[in-house]
Amino acid sequence: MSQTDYIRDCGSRALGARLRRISEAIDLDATRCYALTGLKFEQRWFGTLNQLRLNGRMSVGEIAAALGVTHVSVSQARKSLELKGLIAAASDPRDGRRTLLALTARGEELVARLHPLWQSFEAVAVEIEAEAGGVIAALERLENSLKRQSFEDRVRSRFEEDR
Amino acid sequence: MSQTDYIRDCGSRALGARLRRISEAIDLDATRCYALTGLKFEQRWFGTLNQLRLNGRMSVGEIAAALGVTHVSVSQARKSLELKGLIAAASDPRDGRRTLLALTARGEELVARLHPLWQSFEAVAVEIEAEAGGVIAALERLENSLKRQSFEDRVRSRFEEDR
DNA sequence: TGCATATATGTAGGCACCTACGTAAATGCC
DNA sequence: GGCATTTACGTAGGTGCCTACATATATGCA
Repeated sequence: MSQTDYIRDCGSRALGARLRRISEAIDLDATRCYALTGLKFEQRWFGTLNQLRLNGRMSVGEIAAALGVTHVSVSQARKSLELKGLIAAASDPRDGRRTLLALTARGEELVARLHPLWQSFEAVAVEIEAEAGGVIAALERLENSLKRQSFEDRVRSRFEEDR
Repeated sequence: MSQTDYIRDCGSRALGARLRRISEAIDLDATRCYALTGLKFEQRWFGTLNQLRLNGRMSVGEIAAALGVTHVSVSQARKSLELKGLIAAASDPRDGRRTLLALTARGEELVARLHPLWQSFEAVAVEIEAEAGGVIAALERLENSLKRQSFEDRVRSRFEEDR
Protein backbone atom coordinates (compact mmCIF):
# COMPACT_ATOMS: atom_id res chain seq x y z
CA MET A 1 0.00 0.00 0.00
CA SER A 2 1.48 3.31 -1.09
CA GLN A 3 1.35 6.36 1.10
CA THR A 4 -1.41 7.90 -0.97
CA ASP A 5 -3.52 4.81 -0.49
CA TYR A 6 -2.77 4.75 3.18
CA ILE A 7 -3.95 8.30 3.48
CA ARG A 8 -7.00 7.85 1.36
CA ASP A 9 -8.07 4.67 3.06
CA CYS A 10 -7.54 5.10 6.72
CA GLY A 11 -9.95 7.56 8.28
CA SER A 12 -9.63 10.37 10.70
CA ARG A 13 -6.00 9.99 11.52
CA ALA A 14 -5.01 9.90 7.92
CA LEU A 15 -6.89 13.09 7.17
CA GLY A 16 -5.92 14.77 10.43
CA ALA A 17 -2.30 13.76 10.08
CA ARG A 18 -2.14 14.97 6.54
CA LEU A 19 -3.56 18.36 7.40
CA ARG A 20 -1.10 18.67 10.21
CA ARG A 21 1.82 17.67 8.10
CA ILE A 22 1.09 20.23 5.42
CA SER A 23 0.56 22.82 8.13
CA GLU A 24 3.88 22.03 9.71
CA ALA A 25 5.70 22.11 6.40
CA ILE A 26 4.35 25.57 5.67
CA ASP A 27 5.12 26.79 9.17
CA LEU A 28 8.65 25.48 9.04
CA ASP A 29 9.30 27.17 5.75
CA ALA A 30 7.90 30.40 7.09
CA THR A 31 10.18 30.15 10.11
CA ARG A 32 13.11 29.85 7.77
CA CYS A 33 11.90 32.91 5.90
CA TYR A 34 11.97 35.02 9.04
CA ALA A 35 15.68 34.30 9.14
CA LEU A 36 15.93 36.42 5.97
CA THR A 37 15.20 39.45 8.08
CA GLY A 38 17.76 38.50 10.70
CA LEU A 39 15.01 38.54 13.29
CA LYS A 40 14.08 35.91 15.81
CA PHE A 41 10.37 35.53 15.41
CA GLU A 42 7.91 33.00 16.78
CA GLN A 43 5.28 31.98 14.30
CA ARG A 44 2.53 32.05 16.84
CA TRP A 45 3.15 35.77 17.37
CA PHE A 46 1.93 36.63 13.92
CA GLY A 47 -1.79 36.31 14.57
CA THR A 48 -1.80 38.50 17.65
CA LEU A 49 0.58 41.12 16.26
CA ASN A 50 -1.35 41.34 13.05
CA GLN A 51 -4.66 41.77 14.86
CA LEU A 52 -3.20 44.55 16.99
CA ARG A 53 -1.71 46.18 13.90
CA LEU A 54 -5.08 46.14 12.16
CA ASN A 55 -7.36 46.96 15.04
CA GLY A 56 -5.31 48.58 17.78
CA ARG A 57 -6.02 47.65 21.39
CA MET A 58 -7.89 44.33 21.76
CA SER A 59 -8.74 41.91 24.52
CA VAL A 60 -7.35 38.39 24.76
CA GLY A 61 -10.76 36.96 23.99
CA GLU A 62 -11.29 39.19 20.98
CA ILE A 63 -7.98 38.21 19.49
CA ALA A 64 -8.71 34.55 20.15
CA ALA A 65 -12.08 34.83 18.45
CA ALA A 66 -10.60 36.63 15.46
CA LEU A 67 -7.91 33.99 15.10
CA GLY A 68 -10.22 31.06 15.76
CA VAL A 69 -8.08 29.72 18.62
CA THR A 70 -8.61 29.39 22.37
CA HIS A 71 -7.96 32.28 24.73
CA VAL A 72 -5.28 30.15 26.36
CA SER A 73 -3.31 30.11 23.16
CA VAL A 74 -3.40 33.89 22.95
CA SER A 75 -2.69 34.20 26.65
CA GLN A 76 0.40 32.11 26.27
CA ALA A 77 1.70 33.85 23.18
CA ARG A 78 1.08 37.13 24.92
CA LYS A 79 3.50 36.21 27.68
CA SER A 80 6.48 35.91 25.38
CA LEU A 81 5.41 38.98 23.41
CA GLU A 82 5.41 40.99 26.61
CA LEU A 83 8.77 39.61 27.60
CA LYS A 84 10.15 40.86 24.32
CA GLY A 85 8.57 44.26 24.91
CA LEU A 86 6.50 43.99 21.76
CA ILE A 87 3.12 44.40 23.44
CA ALA A 88 1.77 45.87 26.63
CA ALA A 89 -1.11 44.46 28.64
CA ALA A 90 -3.55 46.37 30.81
CA SER A 91 -6.78 45.58 32.59
CA ASP A 92 -9.83 47.00 30.83
CA PRO A 93 -11.24 49.86 32.99
CA ARG A 94 -14.72 49.04 31.77
CA ASP A 95 -14.55 45.37 32.63
CA GLY A 96 -12.10 44.10 35.18
CA ARG A 97 -12.09 40.62 33.75
CA ARG A 98 -10.69 41.68 30.43
CA THR A 99 -7.06 42.15 29.57
CA LEU A 100 -6.36 44.58 26.77
CA LEU A 101 -3.30 44.13 24.63
CA ALA A 102 -1.64 46.77 22.47
CA LEU A 103 1.51 47.10 20.43
CA THR A 104 4.36 48.99 22.05
CA ALA A 105 6.50 51.38 20.00
CA ARG A 106 8.93 48.55 19.69
CA GLY A 107 6.17 46.26 18.53
CA GLU A 108 5.03 48.81 15.96
CA GLU A 109 8.59 48.98 14.70
CA LEU A 110 8.88 45.22 14.38
CA VAL A 111 5.56 44.96 12.63
CA ALA A 112 6.58 47.67 10.17
CA ARG A 113 9.83 45.88 9.56
CA LEU A 114 8.14 42.55 8.98
CA HIS A 115 5.36 43.87 6.85
CA PRO A 116 7.17 43.40 3.54
CA LEU A 117 7.84 39.78 4.45
CA TRP A 118 4.20 39.29 5.41
CA GLN A 119 3.20 40.67 2.08
CA SER A 120 5.44 38.13 0.40
CA PHE A 121 3.76 35.40 2.45
CA GLU A 122 0.40 36.62 1.33
CA ALA A 123 1.39 36.82 -2.32
CA VAL A 124 2.77 33.29 -2.15
CA ALA A 125 -0.37 31.98 -0.48
CA VAL A 126 -2.38 33.52 -3.31
CA GLU A 127 0.03 32.01 -5.84
CA ILE A 128 -0.29 28.56 -4.35
CA GLU A 129 -4.04 28.81 -4.16
CA ALA A 130 -4.11 29.78 -7.84
CA GLU A 131 -1.80 26.91 -8.68
CA ALA A 132 -3.45 24.23 -6.57
CA GLY A 133 -6.93 25.52 -7.27
CA GLY A 134 -9.74 25.52 -4.76
CA VAL A 135 -7.82 24.64 -1.61
CA ILE A 136 -9.33 27.38 0.52
CA ALA A 137 -12.79 26.56 -0.76
CA ALA A 138 -12.25 22.87 0.00
CA LEU A 139 -11.08 23.67 3.52
CA GLU A 140 -14.11 25.84 4.01
CA ARG A 141 -16.40 23.07 2.90
CA LEU A 142 -14.61 20.70 5.27
CA GLU A 143 -15.01 23.13 8.15
CA ASN A 144 -18.68 23.60 7.34
CA SER A 145 -19.26 19.86 7.22
CA LEU A 146 -17.63 19.42 10.63
CA LYS A 147 -19.60 22.34 11.99
CA ARG A 148 -22.83 20.81 10.78
CA GLN A 149 -21.97 17.53 12.47
CA SER A 150 -18.75 16.88 14.33
CA PHE A 151 -16.44 14.05 13.55
CA GLU A 152 -17.14 12.61 16.97
CA ASP A 153 -20.90 12.65 16.48
CA ARG A 154 -20.63 10.90 13.18
CA VAL A 155 -18.34 8.20 14.54
CA ARG A 156 -20.59 7.71 17.54
CA SER A 157 -23.68 7.05 15.48
CA ARG A 158 -21.87 4.61 13.24
CA PHE A 159 -19.99 2.85 15.99
CA GLU A 160 -22.98 2.46 18.28
CA GLU A 161 -25.10 1.39 15.37
CA ASP A 162 -22.61 -1.32 14.48
CA ARG A 163 -22.57 -2.74 17.99
CA MET B 1 -12.42 42.07 9.10
CA SER B 2 -14.20 38.78 9.61
CA GLN B 3 -12.36 35.64 10.36
CA THR B 4 -12.88 34.31 6.87
CA ASP B 5 -11.33 37.43 5.43
CA TYR B 6 -8.47 37.23 7.85
CA ILE B 7 -7.77 33.73 6.73
CA ARG B 8 -8.11 34.42 3.08
CA ASP B 9 -5.98 37.52 3.15
CA CYS B 10 -3.08 36.83 5.35
CA GLY B 11 -0.63 34.36 3.85
CA SER B 12 1.23 31.39 5.15
CA ARG B 13 0.23 31.58 8.75
CA ALA B 14 -3.40 31.87 7.85
CA LEU B 15 -3.28 28.79 5.70
CA GLY B 16 -0.96 26.89 7.98
CA ALA B 17 -2.95 27.79 11.07
CA ARG B 18 -6.18 26.78 9.44
CA LEU B 19 -4.88 23.40 8.41
CA ARG B 20 -3.60 22.82 11.90
CA ARG B 21 -6.82 23.85 13.50
CA ILE B 22 -8.91 21.49 11.43
CA SER B 23 -6.40 18.77 12.09
CA GLU B 24 -6.59 19.34 15.81
CA ALA B 25 -10.36 19.39 15.79
CA ILE B 26 -10.48 16.03 14.08
CA ASP B 27 -7.82 14.58 16.35
CA LEU B 28 -9.59 15.76 19.46
CA ASP B 29 -12.84 14.24 18.32
CA ALA B 30 -11.10 10.99 17.55
CA THR B 31 -9.54 10.98 21.02
CA ARG B 32 -12.99 11.29 22.47
CA CYS B 33 -14.15 8.40 20.34
CA TYR B 34 -11.51 6.10 21.77
CA ALA B 35 -13.21 6.64 25.09
CA LEU B 36 -16.16 4.71 23.66
CA THR B 37 -14.05 1.59 23.83
CA GLY B 38 -12.97 2.27 27.38
CA LEU B 39 -9.37 2.19 26.25
CA LYS B 40 -6.65 4.71 26.83
CA PHE B 41 -5.19 5.29 23.42
CA GLU B 42 -2.73 7.85 22.09
CA GLN B 43 -3.59 9.10 18.64
CA ARG B 44 -0.04 9.00 17.45
CA TRP B 45 -0.01 5.22 18.01
CA PHE B 46 -2.47 4.60 15.23
CA GLY B 47 -0.07 5.05 12.33
CA THR B 48 2.55 2.68 13.67
CA LEU B 49 0.10 0.05 14.91
CA ASN B 50 -1.77 0.12 11.64
CA GLN B 51 1.39 -0.29 9.60
CA LEU B 52 2.47 -3.25 11.74
CA ARG B 53 -1.00 -4.75 11.43
CA LEU B 54 -0.89 -4.47 7.66
CA ASN B 55 2.73 -5.36 7.00
CA GLY B 56 4.06 -7.22 10.01
CA ARG B 57 7.59 -6.49 11.19
CA MET B 58 8.91 -3.13 9.95
CA SER B 59 11.83 -0.84 10.71
CA VAL B 60 11.47 2.58 12.27
CA GLY B 61 12.50 4.21 9.02
CA GLU B 62 10.06 2.19 6.95
CA ILE B 63 7.16 3.11 9.18
CA ALA B 64 8.23 6.76 9.10
CA ALA B 65 8.37 6.73 5.32
CA ALA B 66 4.97 5.04 5.05
CA LEU B 67 3.43 7.59 7.39
CA GLY B 68 5.23 10.57 5.88
CA VAL B 69 6.75 11.64 9.22
CA THR B 70 10.29 11.74 10.61
CA HIS B 71 11.93 8.70 12.13
CA VAL B 72 12.13 10.62 15.39
CA SER B 73 8.38 10.77 15.55
CA VAL B 74 8.10 7.02 15.13
CA SER B 75 10.98 6.47 17.54
CA GLN B 76 9.19 8.45 20.19
CA ALA B 77 5.81 6.85 19.70
CA ARG B 78 7.53 3.49 19.81
CA LYS B 79 8.81 4.14 23.28
CA SER B 80 5.36 4.47 24.79
CA LEU B 81 4.06 1.58 22.72
CA GLU B 82 6.79 -0.63 24.13
CA LEU B 83 6.09 0.56 27.63
CA LYS B 84 2.52 -0.55 27.18
CA GLY B 85 3.68 -3.92 25.86
CA LEU B 86 1.94 -3.38 22.55
CA ILE B 87 5.02 -3.74 20.39
CA ALA B 88 8.43 -5.34 20.65
CA ALA B 89 11.64 -3.93 19.18
CA ALA B 90 14.66 -5.85 17.97
CA SER B 91 17.82 -5.05 16.08
CA ASP B 92 17.72 -6.21 12.46
CA PRO B 93 20.20 -9.15 12.09
CA ARG B 94 20.84 -8.08 8.52
CA ASP B 95 21.63 -4.46 9.31
CA GLY B 96 22.69 -3.47 12.79
CA ARG B 97 21.56 0.12 12.34
CA ARG B 98 17.93 -0.81 11.86
CA THR B 99 15.42 -1.42 14.60
CA LEU B 100 12.56 -3.72 13.70
CA LEU B 101 9.21 -3.28 15.37
CA ALA B 102 6.43 -5.84 15.61
CA LEU B 103 3.10 -6.18 17.35
CA THR B 104 3.09 -8.29 20.50
CA ALA B 105 0.19 -10.63 21.22
CA ARG B 106 -1.19 -7.88 23.39
CA GLY B 107 -0.77 -5.43 20.56
CA GLU B 108 -2.57 -7.78 18.16
CA GLU B 109 -5.39 -8.00 20.64
CA LEU B 110 -5.69 -4.26 20.98
CA VAL B 111 -5.61 -3.77 17.25
CA ALA B 112 -8.33 -6.37 16.79
CA ARG B 113 -10.39 -4.68 19.45
CA LEU B 114 -9.98 -1.23 17.90
CA HIS B 115 -10.54 -2.33 14.36
CA PRO B 116 -14.29 -1.72 14.39
CA LEU B 117 -13.70 1.80 15.62
CA TRP B 118 -11.06 2.38 12.96
CA GLN B 119 -13.56 1.23 10.39
CA SER B 120 -16.03 3.78 11.70
CA PHE B 121 -13.34 6.44 11.38
CA GLU B 122 -12.75 5.43 7.82
CA ALA B 123 -16.42 5.41 6.94
CA VAL B 124 -16.84 8.86 8.45
CA ALA B 125 -13.82 10.21 6.58
CA VAL B 126 -15.39 8.92 3.37
CA GLU B 127 -18.71 10.47 4.36
CA ILE B 128 -17.14 13.84 5.03
CA GLU B 129 -15.18 13.72 1.79
CA ALA B 130 -18.39 12.99 -0.06
CA GLU B 131 -20.17 15.81 1.74
CA ALA B 132 -17.43 18.41 1.49
CA GLY B 133 -16.42 17.30 -1.98
CA GLY B 134 -12.87 17.27 -3.26
CA VAL B 135 -10.99 17.87 -0.01
CA ILE B 136 -8.51 15.05 -0.51
CA ALA B 137 -7.92 16.09 -4.10
CA ALA B 138 -7.39 19.70 -3.01
CA LEU B 139 -4.88 18.62 -0.38
CA GLU B 140 -3.08 16.56 -2.94
CA ARG B 141 -2.86 19.47 -5.30
CA LEU B 142 -1.56 21.61 -2.44
CA GLU B 143 1.07 19.02 -1.58
CA ASN B 144 2.10 18.72 -5.20
CA SER B 145 2.44 22.49 -5.54
CA LEU B 146 4.65 22.64 -2.46
CA LYS B 147 6.66 19.72 -3.71
CA ARG B 148 7.22 21.42 -7.03
CA GLN B 149 8.43 24.56 -5.26
CA SER B 150 8.55 24.97 -1.51
CA PHE B 151 6.85 27.77 0.32
CA GLU B 152 10.24 29.02 1.42
CA ASP B 153 11.62 29.12 -2.10
CA ARG B 154 8.66 31.08 -3.34
CA VAL B 155 8.88 33.60 -0.53
CA ARG B 156 12.61 33.97 -1.02
CA SER B 157 12.31 34.86 -4.68
CA ARG B 158 9.59 37.38 -4.02
CA PHE B 159 11.17 38.90 -0.97
CA GLU B 160 14.61 39.25 -2.46
CA GLU B 161 13.13 40.56 -5.66
CA ASP B 162 11.29 43.24 -3.75
CA ARG B 163 14.41 44.43 -1.95
C1' DT C 1 -29.30 43.52 48.04
C1' DG C 2 -27.74 38.86 47.65
C1' DC C 3 -26.88 34.94 45.28
C1' DA C 4 -26.72 31.91 41.21
C1' DT C 5 -24.99 31.96 36.83
C1' DA C 6 -22.20 33.56 33.09
C1' DT C 7 -18.04 35.58 31.29
C1' DA C 8 -12.96 36.51 30.90
C1' DT C 9 -8.61 34.89 31.23
C1' DG C 10 -4.69 32.82 33.78
C1' DT C 11 -2.09 28.28 35.21
C1' DA C 12 -0.76 23.52 34.65
C1' DG C 13 -0.01 19.75 32.12
C1' DG C 14 -0.35 17.30 27.79
C1' DC C 15 -0.20 16.23 22.65
C1' DA C 16 2.02 15.15 18.24
C1' DC C 17 4.96 16.56 15.78
C1' DC C 18 9.58 19.00 14.48
C1' DT C 19 14.99 20.25 14.09
C1' DA C 20 19.60 19.68 15.75
C1' DC C 21 22.83 16.79 17.30
C1' DG C 22 25.12 12.48 18.30
C1' DT C 23 26.53 7.61 17.77
C1' DA C 24 26.92 3.29 15.48
C1' DA C 25 26.78 0.43 11.46
C1' DA C 26 27.11 0.00 6.55
C1' DT C 27 28.89 1.18 2.01
C1' DG C 28 32.07 2.44 -1.44
C1' DC C 29 36.39 3.78 -3.13
C1' DC C 30 41.40 3.90 -3.21
C1' DG D 1 42.20 -3.05 4.55
C1' DG D 2 41.44 1.65 5.79
C1' DC D 3 39.06 5.68 5.64
C1' DA D 4 35.56 9.00 4.03
C1' DT D 5 30.91 9.17 3.35
C1' DT D 6 26.25 7.64 3.88
C1' DT D 7 22.50 5.58 6.34
C1' DA D 8 19.63 4.46 10.49
C1' DC D 9 17.79 5.81 14.52
C1' DG D 10 18.18 7.49 19.37
C1' DT D 11 18.31 11.79 22.65
C1' DA D 12 17.33 16.54 23.85
C1' DG D 13 14.87 20.41 23.52
C1' DG D 14 11.35 23.10 21.28
C1' DT D 15 6.79 24.55 18.89
C1' DG D 16 2.03 25.88 18.88
C1' DC D 17 -1.71 24.44 19.98
C1' DC D 18 -5.23 21.94 23.23
C1' DT D 19 -8.28 20.57 27.69
C1' DA D 20 -9.10 20.88 32.53
C1' DC D 21 -9.24 23.56 36.26
C1' DA D 22 -9.21 27.78 38.96
C1' DT D 23 -10.11 32.59 40.18
C1' DA D 24 -12.05 37.05 39.61
C1' DT D 25 -15.50 40.06 37.74
C1' DA D 26 -19.95 41.00 35.75
C1' DT D 27 -24.84 40.11 34.98
C1' DG D 28 -29.48 39.01 35.97
C1' DC D 29 -33.20 37.71 38.79
C1' DA D 30 -35.92 37.26 43.07
